[in-house]
Amino acid sequence: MRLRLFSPTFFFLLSHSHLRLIRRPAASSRLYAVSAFNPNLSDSEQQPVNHPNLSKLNQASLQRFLNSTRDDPNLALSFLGQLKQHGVSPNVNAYATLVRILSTWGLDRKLDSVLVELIQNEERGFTVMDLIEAIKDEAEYEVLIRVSGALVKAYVSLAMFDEAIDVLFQMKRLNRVPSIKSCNFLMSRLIEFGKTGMVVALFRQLKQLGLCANEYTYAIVVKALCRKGDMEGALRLLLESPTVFAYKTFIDGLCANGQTEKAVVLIKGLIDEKVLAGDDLRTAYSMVVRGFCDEMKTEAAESVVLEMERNGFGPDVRACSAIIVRYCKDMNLPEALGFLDLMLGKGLKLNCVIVSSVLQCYCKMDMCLEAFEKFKEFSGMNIFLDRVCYNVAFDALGKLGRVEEAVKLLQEMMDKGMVPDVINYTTLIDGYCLQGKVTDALNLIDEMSGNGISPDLVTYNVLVAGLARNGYEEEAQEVYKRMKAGGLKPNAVTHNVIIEGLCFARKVEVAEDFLRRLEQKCPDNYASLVKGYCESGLSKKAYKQFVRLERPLSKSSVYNKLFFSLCMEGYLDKALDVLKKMWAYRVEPGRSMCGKLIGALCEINNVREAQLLFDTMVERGLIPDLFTYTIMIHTYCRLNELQKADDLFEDMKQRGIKPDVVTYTVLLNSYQKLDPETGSVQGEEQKKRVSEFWRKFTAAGIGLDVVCYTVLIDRQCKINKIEKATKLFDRMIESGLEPDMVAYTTLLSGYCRKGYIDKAVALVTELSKKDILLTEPFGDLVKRAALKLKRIQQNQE
DNA sequence: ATAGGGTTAG
Repeated sequence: MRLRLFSPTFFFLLSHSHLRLIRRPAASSRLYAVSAFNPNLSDSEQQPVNHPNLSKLNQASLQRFLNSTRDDPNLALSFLGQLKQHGVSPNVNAYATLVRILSTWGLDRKLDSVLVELIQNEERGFTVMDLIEAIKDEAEYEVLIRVSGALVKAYVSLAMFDEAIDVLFQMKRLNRVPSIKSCNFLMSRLIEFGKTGMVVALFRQLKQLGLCANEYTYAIVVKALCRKGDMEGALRLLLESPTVFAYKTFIDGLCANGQTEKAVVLIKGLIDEKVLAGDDLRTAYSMVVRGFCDEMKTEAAESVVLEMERNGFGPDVRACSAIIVRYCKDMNLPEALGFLDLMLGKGLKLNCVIVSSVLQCYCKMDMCLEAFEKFKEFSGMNIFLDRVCYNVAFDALGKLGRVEEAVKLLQEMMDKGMVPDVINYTTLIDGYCLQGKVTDALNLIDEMSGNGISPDLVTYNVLVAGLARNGYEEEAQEVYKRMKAGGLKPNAVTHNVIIEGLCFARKVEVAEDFLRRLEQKCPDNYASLVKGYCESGLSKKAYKQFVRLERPLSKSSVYNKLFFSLCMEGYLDKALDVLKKMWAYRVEPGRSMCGKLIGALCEINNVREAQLLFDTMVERGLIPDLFTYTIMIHTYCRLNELQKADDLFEDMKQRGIKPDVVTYTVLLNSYQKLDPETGSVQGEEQKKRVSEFWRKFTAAGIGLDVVCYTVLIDRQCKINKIEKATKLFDRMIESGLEPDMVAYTTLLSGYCRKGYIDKAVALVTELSKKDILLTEPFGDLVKRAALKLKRIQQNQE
């Protein structure tokens, strides 16, 4: 294709010779431009007084020139471009000519972009209908239909649906029938925008417009009905025009509406009737796979893949992607990778959707380093990685505190010809904010705007959160104002991140003030304040705010935050109150919360309150877990209420909760304690219990750990069986366990107490040889033991 | 013109 540019000389001639077009500085040119070329506008005061016929003359010559480009549409186009560069705006007839030329030449995409630009230019000085009228008079039927179709498309691409529909009805007014193609296009986009009702309404009016629905139209309307959830209506329409296309749309609709099982039945029937086969069948199958994945029925999805295999289909990318994406969303990385591996073995080709999902799964599981490593691995594998994959890598690097590398990666991405989008920039801005580099974040905002991408609501939320969190309160307020001024309406998230961010930066009063002044407050904002208080160590204040609300918190995660903050700061009564309020509000607190509080109560030996909560849990159907049982048992043991400990132990076994090494250690330790009064072994009954525990313990096949060995060694030392103690210690080392400080101390003090000086010395020597492994406290221990030894030896002398 | 993935609100 040839693109001829007009030299500045051309325009110079145009403006200063007989045509007398006026060149103006671009800044002040707009109004002038219209009036100079549009004879319909009577704004004579803007025209030079001594050239009354200028506009007419100009228009005519322009027209003449455009007409002469009839055989060269590119020439016509670049003429238009040059005109605009010189601040000249052509009138309706000029546009009509241009549009006619492009349309007769079939340059649809060029036509589209000219029309889009025209629609967006609010100072064009004529209406779009004027254009149609101007074309109607001269162009043949075909061209008008084509132009109207292009107009519909242009409006649709600008999401101006009412105007697009208006074009269709204007055609009816002109007794022309618009193309069904453009109508289908309009309908498809309407669906994308969720305007399914408009699709159905338009479909009913097709006949009025003189249009005849084709098979695509039916499929599209079936889709619209499915989206609306009107499966019966969709089915009725489908049966009016049962094409393979429409069937596939309907099948997809069933899958999207949680009726995948029905889709499976339908497919079976269609196979029998030989309607579905080959690639169509493959498509239908993968839709079903996706449906099952959405319904969280991964096994069913996998079995469909197997059925596809039986029918001779190799591993389908879409189907396999859907399954892997499902596993990744569930953060089930092993299954995701396992399935991926299996399918790769069967010939599946990796694609960027699978890659990005797997990478994101790593990120979500807090394995950002692995995510980035994997990204690099995939980069070297000759698979196309798109900007979504890159984005996950940006995110991972940002969370690792390595934004600079992410920015370099952005350059690499652009070098490969990809254009970054809002999300890419937003991710990087977030990365900068996470590192507190707000200046860089702000610079990036400028850079993206310079590249023609305007920050969206999420971008602003990220930025404003970063500013607030890092203590830049004024800048945060400034950006907040700027986004409002720019026509972006802040949402609840915006307010929440500001409130939480300011609290995080310990600017609690500023946050309170911000919330107070907020015009549109929502319950969410108060939940954020509660969270913010917790964040800055003000759990009592958070609690007060929560009580003052007198209603459930809108964000359930805040309960956790509030509750655990209260526990951490020791306000157990308030924590308990939060639990009770949760029950009152019918928000299930869950096992971990109750367990946490029981643990905290036990720690301060308030076993009575702990038991009450324990009972409440059970009453409400929450079975305490192994941890909670063990903590309770331990506490009862410590308080010497062995019977209660024993009861709990039986109770947990009855519930099918298997005691572990910790539980047994706790029990053994307390049952084998010596009588504090006499210093001798306690009664026969207890001895029996000890051996009983020991028998069950070993029978359960639970491996002993260092703590458990230590307890046993301690016991042997106390009842004077030093050989047995030594043997236990050796056995512990043989079984591959590394004795810790407590284990050494226990044995050592046993030796010392009972006067086995030689053994003690040997042990200390052994210990000192291990000096590499000795940490500070360990060293102290050796020193203390040596001192103790010395004292004992001195005493003996 | 029939189907997937990514950013904030830890």
